[in-house]
Order: sequence, then structure tokens, then C-alpha cells
Amino acid sequence: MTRSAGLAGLASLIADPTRAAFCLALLDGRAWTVTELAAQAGVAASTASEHLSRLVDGGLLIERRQGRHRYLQLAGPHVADLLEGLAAHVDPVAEPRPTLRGSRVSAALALGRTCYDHLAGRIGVAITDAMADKGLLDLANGCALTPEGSAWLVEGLGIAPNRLRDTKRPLGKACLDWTERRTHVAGLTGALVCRTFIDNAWLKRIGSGRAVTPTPSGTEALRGLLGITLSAP
Amino acid sequence: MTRSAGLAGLASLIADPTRAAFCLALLDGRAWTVTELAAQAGVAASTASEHLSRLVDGGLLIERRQGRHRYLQLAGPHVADLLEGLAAHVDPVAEPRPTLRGSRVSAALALGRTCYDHLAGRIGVAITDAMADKGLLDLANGCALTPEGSAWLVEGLGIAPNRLRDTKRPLGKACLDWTERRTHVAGLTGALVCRTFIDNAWLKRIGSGRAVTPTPSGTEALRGLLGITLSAP
DNA sequence: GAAACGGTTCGGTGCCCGCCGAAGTGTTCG
DNA sequence: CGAACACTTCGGCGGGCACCGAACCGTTTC
Repeated sequence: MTRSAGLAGLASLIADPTRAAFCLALLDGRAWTVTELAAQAGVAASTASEHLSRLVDGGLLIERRQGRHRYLQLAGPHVADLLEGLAAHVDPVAEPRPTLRGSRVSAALALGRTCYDHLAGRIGVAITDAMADKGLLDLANGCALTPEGSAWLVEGLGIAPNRLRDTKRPLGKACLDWTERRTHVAGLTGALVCRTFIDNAWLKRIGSGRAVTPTPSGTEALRGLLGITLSAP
Repeated sequence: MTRSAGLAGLASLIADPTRAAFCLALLDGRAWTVTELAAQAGVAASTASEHLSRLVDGGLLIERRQGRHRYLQLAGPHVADLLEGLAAHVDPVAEPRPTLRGSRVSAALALGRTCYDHLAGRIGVAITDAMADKGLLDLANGCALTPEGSAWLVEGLGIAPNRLRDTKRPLGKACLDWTERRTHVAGLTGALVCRTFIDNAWLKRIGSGRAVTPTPSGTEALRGLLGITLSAP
């Protein structure tokens, strides 16, 4: 009885279209302000403020107050997993008709973007496929990291071995992409790969958005490490 | 925009306490009638009927009409995964104070039960732990099935190798148990193990409920195959 | 200090939805 | 055939909540 109330309470946080829009926007892992989110969802700032307070109270978001701004972001990888899991079960929805300006934006997003703390888009899928081909990931097992995969992260990417001993998070985890309709690697492995690529300046963010694009050294690294050559957009 | 509406629509199906109670009851994988679910949730049959129609329309449940009965069950493993994922994120809730009759029922459930199509409770956790100890599962990787695990399913449990080539479902998958607060193996592996134990009459259902208990031959099989000796309840 | 800005609080409005009981349909059983 | 049963449909009631604009508070800028 009380258990169903808890489940319903959690679901009701996401059951409003405006709050759902906030959650989807925040899935890029960055921190947004109240006004930005209000504009994104098309509601008044007062409405957004109330919704966001509910999401914070419900534990889905955390807030960081700074001057006259209030920055909001997802409360952690578990929330991102939760939202991804839900979003993956939404039946294939009618795509909004493409606009001229919209298609340029979505072309950049389709090439590569952050999905919370890992990579998605064509780049994310290509990395996943290449790692699976080399026996580093086991796609039949929910993108599990193989022993060879652990070794590759350490020797190929230069990740400290103790970084792989996260007690809570699964090493490899499948995340369903909604532009490619393909799974790509998330979990601790996805986060470490993304972080390495950004830290090494192999990928850089476009503007203030979540889209990312390879730098020249990144294009080289993708080919050298994984044999990936991205086709033109 | 339309994407957030889809996400909100899916969440709103679970956002009602009565519908959430239905979903939790159906998580045992069996088919229930409208009247049974209405009694379980404490609402009128007419109310339950309307709720259940919504859940069917939303794709979470499927129905099978048979005579004057309407049997309802989860639409598939993906729905069970979805609900498990949500339920796992509900913050540790105040346990309902135990009643005398209730404690006997929950003792049986705590020992062993079906959780959709795999095993949960102390039996489910014990099997998972034993398989991990023998190197058949990789707990750090989301309960992924190792190559040794595949071989064990075929040679130890007598499962046909082609049964392991399910294109869609992950082989191993972690499922969080809410009585043990421990992960246990789900996914295709969990389903095959559960099915083998039931088919071999190593476990039998208690009454019409979802609780299961080992038979004498099952106690023997648990010790012989995995070295498991269950302590008294 | 004044003006601009980001955010919050507060009334008020309208809509949606969960609930029930009563009446109706179809099935089973005697 | 009639009674019991499982379920559905309908009307009506009540509560909750998403939304907005206006007023207000604190910060930044000029």
C-alpha cells in the first residue's frame, strides 16, 4: 500500500509534460537556470520555479544557488538511468517536421552529444560498435565490459586502474539512443571514455550546447585507437 | 515537445497510487482478474476496470478475455524492467508494521518468490551470490553472464545452447530486490534459471501466490549444483 | 541610488481525473 | 429459464493541480 504510493509519487514527478521537458533537457548533464528551462518548455518563470522546487524536493534534481541564479541539474547518474529507462519505453513518436534552422541544430546533435556523463549520437554509437568488434564490450550482455576491455581502458586510454573500482556503478551499461535508435555504452565505462575524450581535447563542445564535435587530434585518436572514420554529416 | 508529452504520458500511467498498486501486484508475472486486482488495491470493480483499460491502452499490460473473466498481465519483460527500475529508485520507505498473519505470509515471500520471470527473495539472492562466487556472473558489470556462466547453463542445467541466443534481451541483468535490498540476477539468465527450477520441480509454488519453496529434490539440487544450504526461515 | 534582472510567492481560474454507485451486457451455473 | 457472477458504462461529485499575472525580494549593473 505505502509502497505503491511511493512508486506513484515518483512517477507523478515525471507525469507532467512540463516537468518531463525539464528532465529531458537536463539529461545532457549540464546545469540550467530557471529562466532557461522555462523558455525551453514554454511556460512562465513562476510556473517553472514551482515545478523545479517539486523536482528538487522529490530528489530528482539538485540545486546550486549562486548570486541571483539558481542552477539545476540531475541529482546523479541514477536519475539519468531512471529517465533513460523511461524514455526508452516511449513508443516511437511522430518526429516533429524538420525546419531549416532546426535541421542544422539537430545535425550537430546527431553527430555527437553528451547524454548525461557519456557520449551519444553517431560518435557514441561508433565507439560502442568499435569496442564491441575488438572484444572490449559484450553487447549481448547489456554492454558489459570484458576483461580485455578493462585492460584497454588502462593501457589504451591511460585511465588509472583504481578508477575502475567503483563499488556502486556497473562498469558497462546499455543506453538507448533516441536519434540513432541504437544502444551505446553508458555506466562507468561510458563516463570514463567521455571524460578522457573531453580532457584530451579530442572532442570539444559546440557553443554552450550539449553537441560535441571531434577536433583534428580527436579524429586521429578515433582512427588510431579504434579504427573509426566518421563519414561526413 | 512531443517527446516530453510521450514521457509524461507514460509516467502518468504509473503516477496514480491505484494503478501503481496494480503494477506492483502484476510484477509477479502471473495473470490477475479485474476483481482480484480491485480487492488488492481496495477500490471498486468499476474503478479498477477503468484503470486497467488505461494501462492496456498505454501498452503496459495485455489482456486475455476468457469467458466472463478478463485476465491481465504485464506486456513483457521490458515492462517488468521498467517497473523494477522505477521501484528501485523509491527511497527506502517506512515498512508497514508487521501483523501476525502478515508476518507468516511475508516470511514465505522473503524465502523465495517469482519476480516477473525470475527468482527473488533469499533463494534468488543465494543463487546469484553462488553463481558469482563460481565466476559465472560478474556482479561489477550489472550481473553480466561470463563465458563460464554460459557453459554452466548448458552443461550444469541442461539448457539448449540456442536458448541463449536471444537477440533482444540481455543475458544477465541486475534486479534490485526490495525485501533483501540486494541485487539478484534477472534478464534471460534469470528467466532460464527460474524456469529450469520450476520445470524440474525443484521449486513449487505455495498456493496460488507468487511465493515458492524448495522441494526435497530442489534442496539437493541447490547444494549439489551451487553449494547452497538455505538456513531456516 | 536607480534601473534592470532573476527568481519566488500568492491569488485566482479552469480543467482534469479518481472515485463511487447504479444500471446494463454478457457468461456461467443450477 | 432464472439467478448469480464478472465486468463495463455512465452520471455525478469532489479534490487536486497546472497555469498565469501581479506583487515582492535579492543581486547586479550603470
